[in-house]
Order: sequence, then structure tokens, then C-alpha cells
Amino acid sequence: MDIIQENNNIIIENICNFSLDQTLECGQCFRWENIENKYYGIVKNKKICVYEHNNKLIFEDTSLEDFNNLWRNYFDLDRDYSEIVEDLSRNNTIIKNILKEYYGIRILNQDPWETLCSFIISQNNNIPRIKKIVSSLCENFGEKIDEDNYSFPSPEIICKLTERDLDIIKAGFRNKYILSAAECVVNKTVDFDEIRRLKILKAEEILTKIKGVGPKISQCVLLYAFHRLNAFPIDVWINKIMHKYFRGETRKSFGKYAGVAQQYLYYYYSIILRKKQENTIEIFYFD
DNA sequence: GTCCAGGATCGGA
DNA sequence: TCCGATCATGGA
Repeated sequence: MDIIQENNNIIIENICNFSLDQTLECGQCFRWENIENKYYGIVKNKKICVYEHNNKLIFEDTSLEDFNNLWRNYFDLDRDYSEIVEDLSRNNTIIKNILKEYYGIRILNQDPWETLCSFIISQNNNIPRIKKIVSSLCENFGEKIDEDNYSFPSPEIICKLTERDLDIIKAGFRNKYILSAAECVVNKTVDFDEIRRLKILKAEEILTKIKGVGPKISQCVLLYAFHRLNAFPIDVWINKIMHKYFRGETRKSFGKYAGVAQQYLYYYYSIILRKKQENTIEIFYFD
């Protein structure tokens, strides 16, 4: 990976196994917006525009300091994913075939509170609406960063709200779960520093103390915010995939990077569904 | 009108 | 312990 500073931009060359599109569209995050092939997002109150051009990754209007302190960790750029991709290919032929075409997903290092809150909102919901609700949560209760951008509201701020206050974001029955999560985080029933140290089973046990957080959401938080690459969230789609193509198998079939495998399965399946609807499907590795 | 969405909880068997 | 109904909301 080569880092070049040019005209207020940070330009990254020679990154192996990275696709911005795959990374941001694979269902692990909800606050990125794609406008004319450029991605706009907010992380830790920092606004960013990032895009790929001529095989280079460009962070627009970004200092080297911000890149080093925030973005290279957020996008997990210092990790060698070729080892992960090789490991996954060895374990499973379906995954191996998928990886021939798609090999650029990176597991982001997202903020634990934002991830927890977002995936509580995700339950029994669809992605466009999850994005809408998360965006509304920020607009109504986050700090204003500029003209039309807001930070993700802290648990301390959410904690002071009532269910009625939250009605405005249209999260429905999830309001009480969001409040429960904020309360647990503020009073340290759920201590993120502790979770970072604990083994995955114990960490899940603590996260599920939150009302409205079960196995799926806690696995999402562990994978997308704490980078436990063996965490394995099973949603309705992964459940269908496992039932159809991996009957009788568990996360263990995919090895120590099961979470990454899960991410490819989810992403690949979503693409297949879309292509089937558009009638543009070519190869389907599951069949 | 019916079904479904990156689920979890609750009550009854 | 297991299983089905239910939870708001909006798009298909």
C-alpha cells in the first residue's frame, strides 16, 4: 500500500483485496451515500468523500493526519486480506468460487455504539428503511456538523429521551430497545472496553443483556465494531443460504474467518437476487 | 389486502 | 424447552 498526498487529497495505490463498492454495499454499514460513484459518509464527526479511480483509492480533501488517525483503521487497510481470502478458499468450494469474482470486502472498524444502535434498528426491517431511520435519528438528535450533516447521537443524549421523543424517527417498537441500549452503555452494564477484552461467547452474553438484542445483533456488533472475524451473524438470508446449500453445517465449517465468509455470502446472494430480478444473471455459484 | 424486511420477546403448550 | 403470534412501518 502506497500513500500519496496530493492537492489536499490522500491517494492510496497498490491495495490488494479492496473494493470500496463491495465494502460499503455489503450490508455492514448504513450511513454511506453513493452519489455519482463517490461515497459520502460521516465517521466520528468527520465528513468524508472517498472514491476509486484508475485503481486508486482517493480520500478527497483529507489530511494525512486524519487518514492515519481514522480512515486507515476504519477501512481496515493495514490488514493483509490475501491470507483471509486464501484461508476461506481452502475451506469451502462455494466460497472459493465467489471469491474468484468478488474479493474486495473489508470488515470495517465501526464505532461500537453506532453499530449497536443501527443493528437494533435493523431488526425485522429492510435496508432502505434502516438507512432512513438511522439518518433521521442523526438529524433529530445528533450534533450539527454543517449545512446538512449530523453526527450520530451519543448514548448519553439518547439516554435522556423518552419513547415518545423517539416517535419522530419512525422506528416503531424498536424505540424501547434503543433506550435500553443507551441506558446499558451509559451505566456500564455494557462496557465496550470490557467487551473488547472478553472472549466472544462472554461478550455476546453481555450484549444480550440489552432488551431487544439477541444473538444476531450481538454477532453483528462483534464483527463490525470489534472486528471479531469469527463472529457469525445469522439473519433471514444467511439462514436461507445455510439451509439450502450448507445443510447441517455451522460457522465452524468456514474456519476462523467465518464472519468474513458470511459477509461474502450475504453480499453475493443480494447481488444474485438483484440480477435475477433484472434478468441479467450469468453464473450462479450456488447451483 | 397481503407479504416481507440483516430479530427478539412473550405466552402458552 | 419449543413454537407461534406479535411487535411499527412502509414498499412491493
